[in-house]
Amino acid sequence: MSKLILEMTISEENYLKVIYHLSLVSPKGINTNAIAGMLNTKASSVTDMMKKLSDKELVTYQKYQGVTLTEKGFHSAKMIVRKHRLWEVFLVDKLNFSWDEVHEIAEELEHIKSEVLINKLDAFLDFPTFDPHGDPIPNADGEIMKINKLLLSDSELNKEYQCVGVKDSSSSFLQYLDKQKIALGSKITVKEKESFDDTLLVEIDSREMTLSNKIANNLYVK
Amino acid sequence: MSKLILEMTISEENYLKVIYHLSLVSPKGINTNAIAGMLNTKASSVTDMMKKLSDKELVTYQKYQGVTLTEKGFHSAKMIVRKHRLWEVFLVDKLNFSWDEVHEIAEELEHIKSEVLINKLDAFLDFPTFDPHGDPIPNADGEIMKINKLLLSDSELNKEYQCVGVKDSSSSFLQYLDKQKIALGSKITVKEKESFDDTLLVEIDSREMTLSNKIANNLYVK
DNA sequence: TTAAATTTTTAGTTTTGTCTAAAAAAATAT
DNA sequence: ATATTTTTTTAGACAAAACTAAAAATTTAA
Repeated sequence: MSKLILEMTISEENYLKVIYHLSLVSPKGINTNAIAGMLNTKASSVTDMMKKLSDKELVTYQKYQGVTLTEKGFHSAKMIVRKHRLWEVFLVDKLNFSWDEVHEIAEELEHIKSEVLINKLDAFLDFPTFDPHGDPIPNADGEIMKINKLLLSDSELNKEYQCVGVKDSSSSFLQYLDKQKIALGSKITVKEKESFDDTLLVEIDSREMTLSNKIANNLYVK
Repeated sequence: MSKLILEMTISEENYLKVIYHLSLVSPKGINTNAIAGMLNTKASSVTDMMKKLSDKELVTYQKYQGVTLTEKGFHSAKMIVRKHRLWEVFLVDKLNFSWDEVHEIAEELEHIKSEVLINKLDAFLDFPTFDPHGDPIPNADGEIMKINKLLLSDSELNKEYQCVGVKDSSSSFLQYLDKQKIALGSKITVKEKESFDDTLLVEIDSREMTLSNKIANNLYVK
């Protein structure tokens, strides 16, 4: 893997990151409309940018065939994600932000260029492997720790799980979890599942409560 | 003072900061060439930008007459300087960067927009009043602590001073000081001044050494 | 106090990243 | 299998921030 640091604009980095996230969900070519949707831009703008990223060998792009990351693009994208998630840890652990306030600020901080900076930040934070939302933080080599998480909605009845992440990390969902005192690390057991609407009766840290299907579909447990 | 947060581009912020620094040295109107020199750009580009900043009421600008900061522009500039210097403290005190490595990274970090972020960072750092180079950090209201510092070259013979800052903060100068074990807080007494070339014989923290006029002209003491 | 030199501004381009509208290709439906 | 719909790309424009070259204003010098 080339250690070359590429000069990328903020815009290029944002495209790369979105392609990375989309490619984790659908491993085939990513279409321009999907990218445009994530970036609040237009498909025509995406086409322009794909030509540029293709020239830089960060993606492979053929008209009408969608786009995939090259090895180089994949690595670069992981480094951006690494920065984003490390800054989120900093904001929550050191500056006492709550987990629903950090995303936007990290969106800016992730574009600060120094590699030394991010490695020193990593050390300062004691090399965390997960961010405040339970998402894994790539290490300096781009390696990502995997855990066998599943959605609460797919969990077995009467088996104790631990809450390890969120799928939806919108502040409204995160604030809902705060209000219900559900946090990463909470112990969760599904006692009953209502077959009509998939509402769950659960025990969370010894408190009984009901959770809607929408909640269960956005909470990861292991 | 309006609390309005202005949307400024990075470029606009950089111009504003340069005008601020220049206006501290020469209190009359700042000319376009001086600004261009500091930003490695051309006078014609400066003219264009002055029109933009003038429209936003951050500077008062009249063709051929130079430019001055408005109250609003002055406050905005101080907030950028505040961010720059707080990030420098963070980099040195928390991430163990040395004082000659932080300027460029802080040049990027100073453009991160969140006001909450900078105030939380300020608290995390225990509300420092000076940055690693001895420059004062404006507080959240823009107030700046003043100290009666003078250049070592203007100090009196046989009087003990304390090193409190640098005028030149280039990494070559800072590295020279590191090599000579001269740091902020060092005690300095000028024992003799060579009239031919203004070289100084000094005692620094109980060690005798000679310092050239160029060094003495860039070291602040009090 | 004119003339020469310097500084500053204007006019016209360029690059980056975006947009709209229209054309082309691919996917879907009858 | 062809027609319709959807997706994607092209073409042409625009705004921001820069540049170069030329014009205008100011300053300096004779």
